[in-house]
Amino acid sequence: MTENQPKKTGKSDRTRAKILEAAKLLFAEHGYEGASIRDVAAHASIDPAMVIRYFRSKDELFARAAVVDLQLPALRVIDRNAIGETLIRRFLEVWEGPASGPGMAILLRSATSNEFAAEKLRDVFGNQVRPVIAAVADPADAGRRAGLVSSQLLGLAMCRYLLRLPPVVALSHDEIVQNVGPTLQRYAVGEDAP
Amino acid sequence: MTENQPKKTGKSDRTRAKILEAAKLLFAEHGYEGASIRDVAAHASIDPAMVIRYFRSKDELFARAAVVDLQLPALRVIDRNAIGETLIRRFLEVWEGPASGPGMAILLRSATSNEFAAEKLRDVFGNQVRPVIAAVADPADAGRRAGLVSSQLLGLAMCRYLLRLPPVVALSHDEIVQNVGPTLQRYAVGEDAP
DNA sequence: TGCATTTGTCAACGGCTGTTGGCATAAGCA
DNA sequence: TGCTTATGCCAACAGCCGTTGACAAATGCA
Repeated sequence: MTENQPKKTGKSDRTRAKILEAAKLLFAEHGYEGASIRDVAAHASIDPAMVIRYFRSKDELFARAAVVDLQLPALRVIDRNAIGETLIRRFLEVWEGPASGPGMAILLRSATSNEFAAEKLRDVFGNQVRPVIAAVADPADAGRRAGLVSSQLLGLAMCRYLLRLPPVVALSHDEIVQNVGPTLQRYAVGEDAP
Repeated sequence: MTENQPKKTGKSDRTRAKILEAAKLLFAEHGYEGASIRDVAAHASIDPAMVIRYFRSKDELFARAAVVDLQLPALRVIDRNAIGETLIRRFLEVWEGPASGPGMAILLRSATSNEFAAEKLRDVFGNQVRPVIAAVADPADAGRRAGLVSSQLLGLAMCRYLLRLPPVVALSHDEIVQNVGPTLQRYAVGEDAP
């Protein structure tokens, strides 16, 4: 028997999920270093040792919690003039909608002081954002354009959800769409800079 | 004698400065939690206890290191069409020029997981960014506009200097000015959204 | 020269961290 | 019913953390 992990009966699956849910919550709120295994265990009403038994280490727990699937729409099939609006609406869905988990918050919260989180966030950019832009813009420019789009979106997320800058928190969805949408439109498919 | 701190002879001033310089470097690189007092002491070639003697605690050391003075120009006196360009050029100066210290990097690196740093960053917004915008836009809108400007600038800083997203690192100053300048121009003084 | 103050080193405290191994239950199967 | 396995708690380890106090060397002033 090479497996050290618990078998997958109904019980163990439930506690495993309970631990993961608590971990996502605390990682999203306090970041990697700020959320201790003991905190996670307390929130899951369980012993700290169990956290290690179910996930082999804190790093592995973090890796399981910080899963991001942006599910960006295929921009090629939508109205070319609505690309910016589509992106910003999807952004709001990812950060405020119930379907997407707190994966992005977890990554962004920790990426400034944890190299693994930073690398994973760069992966999200390279594997999920950039390809979508490359499908509607000159592939040679896709990196630059996707980088600009990301800078605006990550900055908005920083100000609104992590830093909680009051005027940015106060923005309505419509205001965000009307102000940031055109920016993303220009970054994604606007006229080239010389 | 109510003072517990060392007197200000030439010697003590030099070590005090040495400690502060090491602290700025490490806080900017690794954030508040990631930079320990022992690390700072080692970088300053000094005993950890001295760090506490010169600055009374790690919190106070951080407060002294995370000092930010953006020195934003008075936008009222410049060409109204060049506001966006002026802002983004000043941004590059603050982050890459030799004059401004690493204060912004220190704050941004720690603001995601340290409430004191977050509060101080919000203060920079309220006391330095917002008033400058309020001088050239409808004061009732200044908060919203300054918030949008900050979202783009903090996001750019995140991607370029902290996360080091390759395509954003590769951008030349001219490319940044030409792409981000118009965004800031519109956020700062562009036509109102309905 | 003698003394008081400053500058610095060393060792240690208490607390928190991730992680481990041992031991008690509880559950499932023969 | 008995036995194996899974699930869980407890105590402890080693390591790092910020911080403290005692003591040594250096410095400056009389």
